[in-house]
Amino acid sequence: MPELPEVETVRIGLNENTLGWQIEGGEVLLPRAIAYPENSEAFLAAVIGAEFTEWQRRGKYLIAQLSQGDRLGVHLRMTGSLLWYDRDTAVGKHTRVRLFLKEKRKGKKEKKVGLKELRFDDQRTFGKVWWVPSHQPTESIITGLQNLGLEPFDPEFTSDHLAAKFSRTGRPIKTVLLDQETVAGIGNIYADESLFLGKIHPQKAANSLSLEQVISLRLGIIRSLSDGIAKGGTTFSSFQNVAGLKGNYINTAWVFRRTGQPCNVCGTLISRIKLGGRSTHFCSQCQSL
DNA sequence: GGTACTACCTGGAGGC
DNA sequence: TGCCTCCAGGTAGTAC
Repeated sequence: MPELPEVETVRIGLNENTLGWQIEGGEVLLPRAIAYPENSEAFLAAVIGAEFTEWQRRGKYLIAQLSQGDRLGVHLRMTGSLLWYDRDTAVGKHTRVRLFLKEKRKGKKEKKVGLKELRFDDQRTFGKVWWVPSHQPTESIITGLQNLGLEPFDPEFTSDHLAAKFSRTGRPIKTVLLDQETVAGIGNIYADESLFLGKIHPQKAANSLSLEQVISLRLGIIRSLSDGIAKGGTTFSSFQNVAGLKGNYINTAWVFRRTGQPCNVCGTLISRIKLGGRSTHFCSQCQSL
């Protein structure tokens, strides 16, 4: 379940590995993984010849800047991975898109010095890949970017900003945190962890939070996401970084998937409820309603 | 406009 | 062992 820390971990790995590599071919094994253009052939025709110059992240979206001014967008959704392989690595059962790369070195003559492959694997096939032509804004193609909220590490992501967002809705705070228009990048794992760190019950109405609670929640969001990044993300079933390594955050999670286990702070058994159709984990003692 | 619900999808777990 | 059902969850679309 890649959320902001997992996507950021992937972004770092992609910037370490793919820059300066040129796409010389590819293969789309699952056409519906390509969100734009509409068919796989057009997608491959568009990206072949391009070179990766930088990978950026916006919320849970990865966006590659390509040498010709185009962009390549990727959303891993639930089970997607971008993996950096040697070209001769056997194709996996869940491989959806392959991009064949050659390394270019600058000099009098560019010469081929390596053959690698950037592979998009996705077990549940919810992930998407976009190609964005240079003359179009990224948001016009990747429409999910249009209404994204602030990044949690943005200087403008203040308690006042959050309080203003929360004041507009009486929905449960957990549901509001999962809404990408509130904060970009939070998913089910870090919503539960942030609420625990902020000592706020997930069912509490967003517009009923005091300013003190908003301040506490903001710090909880930043802390949980920072810890997640520091530990290379969370792994339950499928997340792995570009090198195929799993994250370690779950080993230190406060509440997520710890139903029935004692709270690390007070010893109360961790509870689990359904909220907005999602599993929600919390400590009934530490988190006040 | 705000909110709640559903579909999408696959593999693992559990029950029989 | 094999079959069936349920569950997991990010996002877009739909209904109210």
